Amino acid sequence: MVLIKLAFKGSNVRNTPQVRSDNESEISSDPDEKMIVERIYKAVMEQRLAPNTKLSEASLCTTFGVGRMRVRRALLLLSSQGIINLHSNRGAYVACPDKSEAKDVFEARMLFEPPIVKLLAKDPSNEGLVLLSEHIALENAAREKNDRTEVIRLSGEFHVKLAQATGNSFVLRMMRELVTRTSLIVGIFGSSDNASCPEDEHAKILDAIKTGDPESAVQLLTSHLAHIQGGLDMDTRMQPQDDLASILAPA
Amino acid sequence: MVLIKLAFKGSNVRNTPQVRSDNESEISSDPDEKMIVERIYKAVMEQRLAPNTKLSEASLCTTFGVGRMRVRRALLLLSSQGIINLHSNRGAYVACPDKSEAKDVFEARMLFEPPIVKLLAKDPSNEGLVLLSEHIALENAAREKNDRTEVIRLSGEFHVKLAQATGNSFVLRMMRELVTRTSLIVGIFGSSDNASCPEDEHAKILDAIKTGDPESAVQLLTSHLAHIQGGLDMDTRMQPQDDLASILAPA
DNA sequence: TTGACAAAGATCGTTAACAATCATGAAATA
DNA sequence: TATTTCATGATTGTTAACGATCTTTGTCAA
Repeated sequence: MVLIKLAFKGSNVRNTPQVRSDNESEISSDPDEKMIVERIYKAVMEQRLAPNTKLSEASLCTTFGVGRMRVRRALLLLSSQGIINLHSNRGAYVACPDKSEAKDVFEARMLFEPPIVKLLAKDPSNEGLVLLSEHIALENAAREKNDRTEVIRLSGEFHVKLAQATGNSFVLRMMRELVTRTSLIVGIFGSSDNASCPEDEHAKILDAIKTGDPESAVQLLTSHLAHIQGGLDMDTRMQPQDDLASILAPA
Repeated sequence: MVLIKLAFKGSNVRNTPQVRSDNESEISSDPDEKMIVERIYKAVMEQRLAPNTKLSEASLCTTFGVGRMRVRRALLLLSSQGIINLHSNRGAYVACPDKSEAKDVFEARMLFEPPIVKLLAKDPSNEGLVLLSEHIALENAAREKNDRTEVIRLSGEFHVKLAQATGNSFVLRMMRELVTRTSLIVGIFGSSDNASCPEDEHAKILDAIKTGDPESAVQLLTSHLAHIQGGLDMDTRMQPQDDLASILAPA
């Protein structure tokens, strides 16, 4: 499979001439690199990769079937997003936020998310809101199927899509970072699945937005965040799982 | 010079044992890389490096006296922060935000900065506020000396220190990104020095915070941001300067 | 003169080998 | 037996050479 890819890339046909599309405001234009980053990012988001898990270059090379350089660049990108930590001459480890960082993340979300929902509630005709309704349907479906990782992922993604509905790329980018870090923190300090089952809080928030009630929306959001934060057990930390990366198999 | 450095690094004395200090929540633990990123970052912030300026690997290698690998990693980090854009097989260019991005940045700042100053105004005893007073003194000094680049840098850094005063690392990180992008935008669309001379608006904002008047502080801040945005000329763009990088000389 | 085409040069992407560092475990000593 | 020391193996950091792609320049023909 990999060989096919490389053959395509090395062939003389210019099927994908990588035309200079400056609109691509993406981090990396390389599909391989992006894929590696996405896979690890997703595994962290879904709490399948526990904090402090070591990501050795060799294992990543074999699992992804790419050279060391790609893996190295992907790790650097992940570290710049705070998803992993690079230790000199010691390797890459999944980030493990401490209590102080956890406090900062929730404080930042308490500060930044209210303006977002307030803005959305002031324009309930926003077309991005239909995506949120669909999203909540997905959440319910995953919850009924007891698909734990999917519930966790969708639960965080709701807030990302909330930011996405503003149509502002920077708002989206920042909410992504905050949600990712929140996911890590819930993975570390989360007592059982308490924090990952917000019942129908998301639906309530969306309803308040759609009915054009900013105050209620903000109120529901803040209590939702407080609920998540309150569900954390700040004293017992999860162990760093040490298995190899068969976790990163499918898309 | 380079050889001396390498000799130090390769020597057997463990003068800097690079002890695993996990508190270092920094992007890169490598001093060289950090230095390169900082130098380019600063040059962009001070608008000495114009948008669309090409940053070839070779020139950066010679100016910084490091190998190609370090330069490559630094460029990747800068691109992940949106400061430069990497084009496949074509090199690295200083980012050049368009009108749409400019709109998004100011919209995001209008959304996120008010909660910050509101928070600060609710606790005027905050010790971080003394740094802001000192900062305004620096701004005035630089303005009297007609030190253009310094004025630009300090003008942006005021908002960063505003975020820093919250003591929240994520708030700081996000404001850094927004201010950096703002600096780029002002460099592109800024008509003359209109946007970089906020008179004493910063001082007024700080006063409102210190007197514990959140409403006034927010009001002053929003009008300040609107003032900057209004000073932009969205139709005439700066040319990409094409000189080599003697711009990156001193610290 | 202008346009297209081709070759040369420059720049970036990739790979593989080497060097340096860290982790592991055995052996020796107290 | 516990502890230290040292040697071995594994992993990361670095370099240099090679290959691919793009840009530029020069030539030829219309």
